[in-house]
Amino acid sequence: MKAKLNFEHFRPDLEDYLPSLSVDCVVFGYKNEALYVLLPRWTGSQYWSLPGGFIYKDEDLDNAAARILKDRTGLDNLFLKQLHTFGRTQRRNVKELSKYLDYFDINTTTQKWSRQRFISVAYLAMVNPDTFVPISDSLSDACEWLPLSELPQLVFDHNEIIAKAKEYIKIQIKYEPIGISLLPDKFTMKSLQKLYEVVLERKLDRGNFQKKVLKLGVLNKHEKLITGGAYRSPYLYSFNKEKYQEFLKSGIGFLH
Amino acid sequence: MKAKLNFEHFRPDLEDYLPSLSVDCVVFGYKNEALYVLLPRWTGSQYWSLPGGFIYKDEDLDNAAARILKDRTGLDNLFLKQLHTFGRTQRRNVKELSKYLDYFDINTTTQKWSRQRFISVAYLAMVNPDTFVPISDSLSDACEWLPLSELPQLVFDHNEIIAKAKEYIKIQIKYEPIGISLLPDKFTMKSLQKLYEVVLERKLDRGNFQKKVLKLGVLNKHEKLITGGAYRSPYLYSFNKEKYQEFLKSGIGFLH
DNA sequence: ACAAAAGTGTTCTGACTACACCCATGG
DNA sequence: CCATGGGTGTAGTCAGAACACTTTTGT
Repeated sequence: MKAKLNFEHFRPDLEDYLPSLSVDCVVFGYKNEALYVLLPRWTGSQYWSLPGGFIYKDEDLDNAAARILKDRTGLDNLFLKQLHTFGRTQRRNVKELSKYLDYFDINTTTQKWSRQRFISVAYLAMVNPDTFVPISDSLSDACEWLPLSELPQLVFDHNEIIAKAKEYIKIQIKYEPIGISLLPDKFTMKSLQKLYEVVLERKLDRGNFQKKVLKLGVLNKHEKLITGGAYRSPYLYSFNKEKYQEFLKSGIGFLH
Repeated sequence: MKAKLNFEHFRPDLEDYLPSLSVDCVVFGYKNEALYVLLPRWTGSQYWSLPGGFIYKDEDLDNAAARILKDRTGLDNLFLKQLHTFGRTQRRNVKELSKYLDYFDINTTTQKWSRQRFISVAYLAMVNPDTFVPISDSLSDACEWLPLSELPQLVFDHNEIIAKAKEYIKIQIKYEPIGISLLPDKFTMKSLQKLYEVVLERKLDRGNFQKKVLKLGVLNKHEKLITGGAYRSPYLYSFNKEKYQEFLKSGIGFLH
């Protein structure tokens, strides 16, 4: 007797979905001075994948991405940015898919659906991992933050998708203080700098970074943090949402 | 008796295509000191649209874009860049589509196919309009360069797609001398500057522009152009492909 | 000679870099 | 009072902006 996998739990009817089309979400988190990616693991396997899903026939693409992310990880209300659409014919490795599907008691309709060729629209989101607990759905028996720098081999072309996302934020961080989503509400200047160093993959000058960021005028200064360390305690900062929006609209970059 | 429209000419069998998915191409051209967009007009109508088409089930997405562009406009060997995927449920105006389809003698299969909801992957290309003659296919009775600044209302969300493309090159031109595809092989510094002014929608200082571009070291200097004008004749320049590639790889921008 | 446009030079400003210096805190 | 790290100042450098000056060429 094969294992049971409840494909239908979040798929009331495969007929309700657009065929050949899927959505995959890259969610970056920042903790322990490193970037992490939120990844579900296929139930009963060692296959990690991006949280993905399908688009309802009467559903806007952007909404589908938000719904899928919520269904599969519990994450809600994130700012999702469309990244790229991946459409190589061979982007899905059918062998590993077969190996996986054969392991379960899945009806032929679902089998056929799963073996389709899919073109996948990738979305990107960023979140502070401390603000929520990842929830795995019926398709995954785990949903975890894996470190970007030492990812395992993921299914299909998902490593490629993540590489694209990494490249994207490396450029984007120069135009918007990405920390607004990745860091806690209040943070020290050092932690913001460290985030930039991790994303840009290079060291930044401490003094210059501080001055440059403060001159943008998008930060609020708060009380000092008591660290208990044998040194001057740092101030805490938070993003001023209004000023931040103005800055974004201006289109001016920083850190060229 | 309804008019005949040969939908099947470039669609050997609708079954060979992925359903619900389409590709639309934005092709920019530069002439008369302005940007133009290459647009076919639906046969027997006043509906202008982007050159678009469908994806074969066994065809890579990027290849589909290139094939579609060639089939529909005759343009070949262009560098196509994926831009964005448009997926609003209401992005296609069904009313105008019906009005159009009813005009022709189209079988019900094709009718049904055409009325599907489509998610469209948009691609972008740039070309010098003097280097080729647009060819209209069986679906269009014209294929013309229309000026970007005074486009008519196009079908579906095609104006929106073009707006996105315009925005994209406005940013991109700061990182790569886009002129390499839009201008003739040999061009004057003034014409290159004009191109930049048109794309960026602002005036640039003549002296500074010249110095900055030359300092990049991606141009070859040629003989002088004899204009017959009552003034000093300008030099002609061309892009040095090798140096240009190096510059692109460096990731350094210019004109911030 | 003059007009028009190409080509080049000069100055000023402002941003970024590198590094130094002082301040606060706890051991 | 010293080690540690936060916060700020300063000098040098470089790139861009504004604009002036010179050169070429046909009328």
